[in-house]
Amino acid sequence: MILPQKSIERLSRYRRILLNNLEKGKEHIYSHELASQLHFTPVQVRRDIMLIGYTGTQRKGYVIKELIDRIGEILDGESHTNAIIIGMGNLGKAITSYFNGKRTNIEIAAAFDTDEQKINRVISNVRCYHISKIKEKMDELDISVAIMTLAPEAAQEVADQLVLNGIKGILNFTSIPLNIPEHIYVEDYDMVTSMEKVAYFVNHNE
Amino acid sequence: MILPQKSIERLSRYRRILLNNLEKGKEHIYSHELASQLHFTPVQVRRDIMLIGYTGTQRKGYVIKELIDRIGEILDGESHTNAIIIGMGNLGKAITSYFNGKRTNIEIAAAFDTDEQKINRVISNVRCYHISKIKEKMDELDISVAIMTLAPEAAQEVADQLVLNGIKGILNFTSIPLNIPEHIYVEDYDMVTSMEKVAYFVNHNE
DNA sequence: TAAACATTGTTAAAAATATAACAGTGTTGT
DNA sequence: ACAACACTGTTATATTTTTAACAATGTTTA
Repeated sequence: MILPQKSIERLSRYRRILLNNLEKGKEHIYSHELASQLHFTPVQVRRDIMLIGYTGTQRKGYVIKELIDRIGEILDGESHTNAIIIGMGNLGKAITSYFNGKRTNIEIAAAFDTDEQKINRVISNVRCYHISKIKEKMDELDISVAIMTLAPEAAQEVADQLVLNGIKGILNFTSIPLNIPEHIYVEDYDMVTSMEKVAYFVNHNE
Repeated sequence: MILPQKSIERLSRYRRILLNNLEKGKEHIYSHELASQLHFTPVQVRRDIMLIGYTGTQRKGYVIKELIDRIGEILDGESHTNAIIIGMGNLGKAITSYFNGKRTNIEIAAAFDTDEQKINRVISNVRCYHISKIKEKMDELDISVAIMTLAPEAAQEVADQLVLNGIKGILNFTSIPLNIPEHIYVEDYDMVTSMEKVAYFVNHNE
């Protein structure tokens, strides 16, 4: 099934909200409830849910439990994804601890750094190795995704290694864009850009 | 001037790359160079630059210095934006240190936390106050944007306070969506969603 | 100097995404 | 039982965003 990128993103958001509501003991949810909690529109919600072939019950909305499962089938598929995080500074730590406890089928299986202080320590439940161990660990742990949270100076060099060892996807928090072959999926996130965007729209609305 | 949201984001990225190239002593840059460094297309670059009314020199590309200035006029306008960061955990620290040294017209002017250990300390060049001081500091420092990097449990409560004190924009890294009046610009970023997206496309391409 | 070239700038077309409109349908209330 | 209702599901339309096509033009080269 081919789903729009944007729908994929929203599905992930839906799931989080749904889990949240489930915890609170809620069993059903209307499209407009989901929408308002996420600042989407109800139509958009219904459309996305249509696209994944789930159908709710009339007048009662969607069965939260079922919808979570259906989203899981789409987003997670069969596969459990093993990731590594490269650079265990503040951002690296933030992300790993962020993932702990979140019920996803993605696991951060190892971390890498160059700081001797961190090597072989377990930080946020993830063991940290020296960056020279990347190849070894990637093979051992069947890693497909890397999260780059290291200093920009070293980023390209590490990226090259990852590519060499068969990485399939990269989530890049480094401020510089990486030079990576086409067939590898790269998602860049740049905090400064987010910030500048907020500032722009704040200063341009009246 | 009304610019597409997407163009705004890209302009921010261009500027970063341009600064980068300027540092290296480069004076001119072609649309295709900019594009390849960012994984955009040359046409897109040219179109964005057209939209902001800058025009390059034929056969030599764009004058980096001039283009940076023009982007600055668009993105920054007159205004210097003062921001606060709420929650000085790993993510809060990562973001503040990320901003230091980046030449933007956005300044993180204060941080807030509840941890007594952090109160009144200067972390990444930003002084940290107890969260009860928000109102006081917002007035004093003329704050328009808040970055939320605190635990989700407390997020809504703090958000309400920010709204009450006239915040204009929020960059929300909390995993829960905030209930905020329409007229305030909110940008949500969710790391788990980014991660799930990468995993999805990694597991679905062949 | 003139032809070939490489690049920008711009308009037009295509693709992706979001919104609207409304039909279908179980549920509730009378 | 039947009418009014409040939802979902889906098709159609509109908007936004990207991509393509190509005209315009200064630069280089022969």
